[in-house]
Amino acid sequence: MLEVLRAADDHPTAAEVYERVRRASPRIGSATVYRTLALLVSTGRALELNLGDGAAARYDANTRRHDHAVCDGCGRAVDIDHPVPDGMMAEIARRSGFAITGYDLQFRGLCPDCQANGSDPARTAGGTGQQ
Amino acid sequence: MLEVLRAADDHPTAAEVYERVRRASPRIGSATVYRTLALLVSTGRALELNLGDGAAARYDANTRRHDHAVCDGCGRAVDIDHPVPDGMMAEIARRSGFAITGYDLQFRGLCPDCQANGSDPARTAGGTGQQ
DNA sequence: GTGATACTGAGAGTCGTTCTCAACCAGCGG
DNA sequence: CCGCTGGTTGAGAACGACTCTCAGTATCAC
Ligand SMILES: [Mn+2]
Ligand SMILES: [Mn+2]
Ligand SMILES: [Zn+2]
Ligand SMILES: [Zn+2]
Repeated sequence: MLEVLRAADDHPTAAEVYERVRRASPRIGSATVYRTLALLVSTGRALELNLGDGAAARYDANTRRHDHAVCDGCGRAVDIDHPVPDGMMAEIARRSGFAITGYDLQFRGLCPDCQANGSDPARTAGGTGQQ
Repeated sequence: MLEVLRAADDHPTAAEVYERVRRASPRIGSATVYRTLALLVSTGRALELNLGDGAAARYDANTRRHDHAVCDGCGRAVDIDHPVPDGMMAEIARRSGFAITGYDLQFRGLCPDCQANGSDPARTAGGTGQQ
């Protein structure tokens, strides 16, 4: 299960993880996948990502803190490594009175592929519009 | 409906909007609330917020671009007005190859109330843990 | 009034996720 | 070996947040 996640370069949803794990262990049930993903997340071996569209959570074996750019065309999410400066966090904390422990940041736009393929391509082509 | 949203200083979910609208128009159905919220969002008169927990979408009559700090204790979301510098956006665009059109940013932490009330207070006290 | 048109609320359906529970499996003492 | 016990599992039910469908109703044009 962790292997599947580590082998994934995309950011699979639970359903996609299920599908992939099933290739190795066809008898597994989705409840187990959800349970195991929750365990991996709670023990810090994976991240659960909510990419701000209302869509299903994604899972990420890359537990370094990092952000994502999400394609509005095809749903692809790529890693962005560019931390917000600490000074900004401190400033926010000061102005809001919150004790800030972290942040979630995702950029939206079109990935190179979707820029190339005109207006609404990947969402209508191929699959579900989410990868 | 827009009035209800404009009067709200919190960031209500569709269910909360429904509940409030119902006080003035008890015969309204939730389908109409969802339909109307979608209309307000698509015509730019309200924002739909996905605050990165897996929870229900929030709605916001404040359509200026702004971010939020979300309390891990009680779920409260307060406005943060502190734009990410354009230079950073450009840098991300350059490095990722994405055509970046915007971003979603939310800070997480504890609001002043929840800091005051010890460890796990507001989530167990009072209501549902979401406001 | 009468008919076309748009809007509404109730309820069914969908999707992602969690819960429940009986079957199963490991380890362990006998 | 063998029955017991406690943890895991998978199937399916349940759940929450939406979205869809459809018949009923309000609105307007004549
Ligand atoms: Mn990632
Ligand atoms: Mn706001
Ligand atoms: Zn794309
Ligand atoms: Zn709080």
